[in-house]
Amino acid sequence: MRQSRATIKDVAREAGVNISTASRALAGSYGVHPDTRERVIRAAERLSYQPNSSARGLVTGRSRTIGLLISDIRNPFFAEVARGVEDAAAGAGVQVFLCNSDMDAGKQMGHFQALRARQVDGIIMNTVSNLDAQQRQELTDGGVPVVLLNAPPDLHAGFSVVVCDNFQGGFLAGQHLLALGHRELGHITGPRGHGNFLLRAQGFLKACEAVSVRPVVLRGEHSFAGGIELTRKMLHQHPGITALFAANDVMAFGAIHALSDMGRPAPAGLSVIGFDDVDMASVITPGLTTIRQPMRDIGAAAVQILLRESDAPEQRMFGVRLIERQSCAAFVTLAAGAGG
Amino acid sequence: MRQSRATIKDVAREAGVNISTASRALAGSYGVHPDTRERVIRAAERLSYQPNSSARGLVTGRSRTIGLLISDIRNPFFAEVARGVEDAAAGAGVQVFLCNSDMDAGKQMGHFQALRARQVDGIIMNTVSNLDAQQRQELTDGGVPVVLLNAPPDLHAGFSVVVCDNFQGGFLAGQHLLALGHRELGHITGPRGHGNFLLRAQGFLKACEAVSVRPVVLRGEHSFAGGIELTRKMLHQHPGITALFAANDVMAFGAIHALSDMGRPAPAGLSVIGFDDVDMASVITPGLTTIRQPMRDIGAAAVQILLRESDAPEQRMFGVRLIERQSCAAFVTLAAGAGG
DNA sequence: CTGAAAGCGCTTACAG
DNA sequence: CTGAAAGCGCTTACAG
Repeated sequence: MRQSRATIKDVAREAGVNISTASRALAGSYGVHPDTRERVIRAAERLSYQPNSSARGLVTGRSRTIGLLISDIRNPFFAEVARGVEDAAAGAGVQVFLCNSDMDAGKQMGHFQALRARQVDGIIMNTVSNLDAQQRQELTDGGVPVVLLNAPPDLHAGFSVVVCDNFQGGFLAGQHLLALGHRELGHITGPRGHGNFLLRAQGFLKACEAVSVRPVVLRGEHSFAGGIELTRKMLHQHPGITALFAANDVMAFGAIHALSDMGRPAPAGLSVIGFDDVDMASVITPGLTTIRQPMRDIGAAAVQILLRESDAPEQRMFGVRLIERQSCAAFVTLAAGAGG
Repeated sequence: MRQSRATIKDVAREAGVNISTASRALAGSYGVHPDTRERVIRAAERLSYQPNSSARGLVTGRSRTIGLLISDIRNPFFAEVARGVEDAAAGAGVQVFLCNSDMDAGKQMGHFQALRARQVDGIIMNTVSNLDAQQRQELTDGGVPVVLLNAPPDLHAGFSVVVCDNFQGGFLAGQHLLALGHRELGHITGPRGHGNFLLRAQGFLKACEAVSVRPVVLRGEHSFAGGIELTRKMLHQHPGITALFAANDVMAFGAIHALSDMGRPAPAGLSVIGFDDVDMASVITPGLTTIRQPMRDIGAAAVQILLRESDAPEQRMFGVRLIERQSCAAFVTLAAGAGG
C-alpha cells in the first residue's frame, strides 16, 4: 500500500491553475500574482506535495546532491569531515552520497562513475594519488566538479583542493618535540604519494634541520594497525629514539597502544605527538598532544566550493595549531644536550 | 566545459537500432537478438555511456538509493553500521544518502521528507523514539519502507527492525561483573524510550536479581561527555559502587576518562564494562571489556531487508558475546562476600 | 500574470 | 526480434 504521492498536476488542479503556473509559484520566481502564488502554496501544503527530485533533476540537469568519496568512514578524521560536509549540504538543501573506497583504485573509479550517472553536482574525494594518469583524466573529463581533501601531485590538474596547512603542522610538531629537548626523533607516516603526509613530513624535517637533527622516517599504513606496526619497527631498529611524530591521530593511538604493550608507556617511555585532533585524542590516556586541523570547516568549505556558481577550481587552506596534552614529556637525562 | 554525456539516443544511433531496442539490450532483457545486443553493448562502451539515473528513476519509480538517517556519524557505532550499510548497498548497485539528525525530531522529519522526495527505495533509521505519534504516522504513511536499528515502542507499527540481543547483552554484562565478585553495581545509560538501552538495562537487572543485587541506574546523554558526567555523579552519590556497566562503549570511554581524572583508574579504582565493541575498545588503556554486537552485519541486514521484493516488515536479531579485556577486575577486599 | 507546448532521458506496453 | 509511441513529473522558453 505504497501511497501515491501528489504531483504538481494535483497541486495545479487543487489550486485551479495550469501546472506551469503552479511550478513558477512554488519556485518562488517572480511573474506570479501574489494571490495565485498563495493559493498554490496552500494547495501544495494541503496535499503535502513533495516535488519529485528525479523529474526535476532530469530537466535541470542538476540533482542537488553531492558525493563524498573517502577511504573509510570509520576513520574518525573522515567522520568529522563527513559531519561538516553533511551539515553544510543539508543547510543548502542538498543531500550527500557516502562512498567508501578503501583506497582501492577500482572501487574509487566505480563509485565515481556511479555518482556521475546520478548527476551529482560535485564530488568530494579524499585523494587521487592512487590513481593512474588515465584514471585521473577520466575524473577531470567527467564533467563533474571534484574537490580533493589532499593536495594532488599536480596542483593545476583542474581539481579544487581544501586542506589544512600540513607543512606548518609538521613544522609545529617538530618544533614542539625539539623544544622539549628531544634530539633523537622518529616519524611514522603513510605511503608515499599522499600530498598531506608528504607536506607534514617536510615541515617536520624543516624544523629539525634548523638544529641539525635528522629524524628517522618510516612509512606504512596510516591506520591504527599501521601505527602499532611502525612503532614496533621504529623502536626495534632505532632504540635510541625518544620522541615520535605520527602523521595522524589514529597512527598515534596505535603508537601509544604499542608502547604500553612494550612496557614503555608514553610519555615516560617515549613522547608521542599526533595530527588531526580527533575527539578520541582527549579521551585516551595519556591525552594525545597533537596538531589540530579544523576538520568540520574543511568539510563545509568543500561543499561551499561545489555549490558556487563558478566552475573554476579553487584551493583553500586552513591554519593549524598545537594542542598540548599529556603524551609528550621533556627529555630529562644527562645526555640531554648531546644531540644539539 | 562540462562534457555532455552520451545518451541512449547516441548509443542507439551508433549501433544502428531504435532506442527501445538499445534500452532492452542494455537491460539484458530477453527478446533481443544476441548480435544486436552485442552491437549495442559495444556502442555503449565506445561512448562510455552511463544511463541517466534521474530519467530511469522517473519512469521506474525506484531510485536505487537508500537513506541512512542516524544521530551522528561521529559515533563509532554508527560509523561501523554505516560501513556495513554502504558495502552491502554498493554490492547491489545502490547508493546511500547519509543524514545526521542529532536526535532532533525536526531534523529527522526534515531529512525523511527530503529522502522521500528523492524517491529512495528505503530508509534505515536508528530510532523513532523521539518522535510523537503523528510524526511516526507520517513515517509509516510515507510509502517508503523503513528499517529501524532500535526496537520501537510498538513492534507492530509497521517498521522493520534489526537489532542485536540487547537483553542478553545486558544480562551477560551483569553476570560477568557478579562473577568477579562485585555486589555494588552501577549502570549508566541513555535517555528513556530507547528500546535498545531499555533492554540492556532490563537484562542487566535480571542478572542482578538472581543474586538479590540492586544496581543503581543513572540516565543521561549516551555520549562520551554523558559518560563522564554520569560517572562523576554516580561516584559522588554512591561512593560504594565497585563496578559499572555503561550502556555503550562511548559512554564507557567517558567513564574510564573520568575515573582516571578522579584518581581511581579502572580497573583497580572501578571495574567498567561497555557495550558494542567498537574499534577503539581494544585501543584504549585499559582495554575495554565489553559486549560485542555485529555492527557491520546489522547494517548489511538492514540493506537486505530494504532490497527484498516484499514490503512486509521483518524483525531480525543478532547474537552478542562478552569480550574480556582489562577494564574489569575481581572484587578483592574483606568485604567481598557482604553483598551476597 | 498565465497557459499551452516542448522536452529532459529513459522504460515499457503495443504493434508488427 | 524490432520499432514507434506514450508517458514518468517536472521546468522553461514562448505566446498571449
